[in-house]
Amino acid sequence: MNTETLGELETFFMALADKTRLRLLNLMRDEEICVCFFTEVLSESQPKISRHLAYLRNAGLVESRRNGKWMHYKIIEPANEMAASILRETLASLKTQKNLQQDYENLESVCCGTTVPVTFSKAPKLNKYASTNMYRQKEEIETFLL
Amino acid sequence: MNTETLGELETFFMALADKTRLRLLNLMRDEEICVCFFTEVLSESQPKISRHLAYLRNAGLVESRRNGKWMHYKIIEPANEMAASILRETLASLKTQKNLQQDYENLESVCCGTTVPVTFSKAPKLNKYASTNMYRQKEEIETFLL
DNA sequence: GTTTCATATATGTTAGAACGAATATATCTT
DNA sequence: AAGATATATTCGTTCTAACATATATGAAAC
Repeated sequence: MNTETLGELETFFMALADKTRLRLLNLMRDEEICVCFFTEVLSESQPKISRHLAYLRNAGLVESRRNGKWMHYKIIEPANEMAASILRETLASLKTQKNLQQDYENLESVCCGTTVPVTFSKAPKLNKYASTNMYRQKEEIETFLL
Repeated sequence: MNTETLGELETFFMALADKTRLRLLNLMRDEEICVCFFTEVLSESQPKISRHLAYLRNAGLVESRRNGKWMHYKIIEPANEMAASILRETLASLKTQKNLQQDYENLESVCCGTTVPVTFSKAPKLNKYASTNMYRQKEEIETFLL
C-alpha cells in the first residue's frame, strides 16, 4: 500500500512550497472560506487565487463546495498519514506567525466587520463554527459551545 | 525579525519536496553520514547526490564537514523556528515508512556489515552515537549510554 | 433569454529545477 | 611532482511552475 509514499510526500511538500498557498491554508485553518474573501484579503488577482486553490485541491489538501455563485474551500485530511500529521503541525505553526495573523485579522474585518465593503455586502457570511474542519482544536470548539 | 518568514518557509518546503532529498534526510536522521554511502545506498550518480546535498545546505537543513578526502553531512536545526518543528515532525514520520526503512537497512549493511564491499574498505566507518544531531531522540542516546 | 456576477480555465511567456555528461577542485598516496 | 580518489561545479537540455492577460463556464437577476 505505501509503495508510492515518497511520491505522495513530494507532491504534498510541493503544495506547501509557495507563499500564496501557505497564506490560503492559513486563512482556511479553522473554517471553510469563500473565494471572494481570499482575493480581497491577499490582494491578489482572481485567476492567481483560483489556480492556487486548484493546485491545493489536486494535491488533496482542500475540497470545494459550490453555493450558488460562490465557491467555498476548506482543508481536508490528506489521504497519506504522514502528510496528515505534518499538515497538522504546519497549520498549528502558521497560527503563531505575526505576518499571517495580520491576514487573519483582515479576513475577519472584511467578512465580519460592522462596516463591510460594498463589494461584500451580498457575499456569504463567514459562519464560524458552522463548517469547521478536522484540524480545529477541541478547546476552541468547546469554548464556543459554552 | 519575522518579516520574511513566509519566504523562509517556502524555501524550506521546496527543500523537502523531492524524493531524493527526502531519502537523504532519512539516512541522516540520526547521525552524520559520508557522501560515499549516499551514492551507494541510493544507487544514484555522484553529481546528483552532490547537487541535492548542496541544495539542502543552501536551504539551511544540513551542514558539511570535511575529513580528508571525505565529506560528511548532518542535519542541523533550521534557523526558522517553524521549519525546525516541522522538520522534527517530518523526520519522525520518515522513520515509520517501510520503503525508507529499507534504505536505512542498506546503509547499515554497507558501512557496518561484516562483509563490507571492497569499495568501502577504506571509507570512514559509520560512527553511531559519535556525532549525533539535535533531532536524535533522547531515549536512544540513553539506551546506548547504559 | 440576456446580462451580470463569481469563479475557472486556456494561452503564451518567463524563470527555475533536475538531469546526464563533462570538467574542476581538494586531498591523499607514491 | 604525478597519479588516484572523493566530491563539487559547470554546461546544455528538458520539464514544470508561476504569472498576466484573455476568455469560458455556471448560477442568479432582470
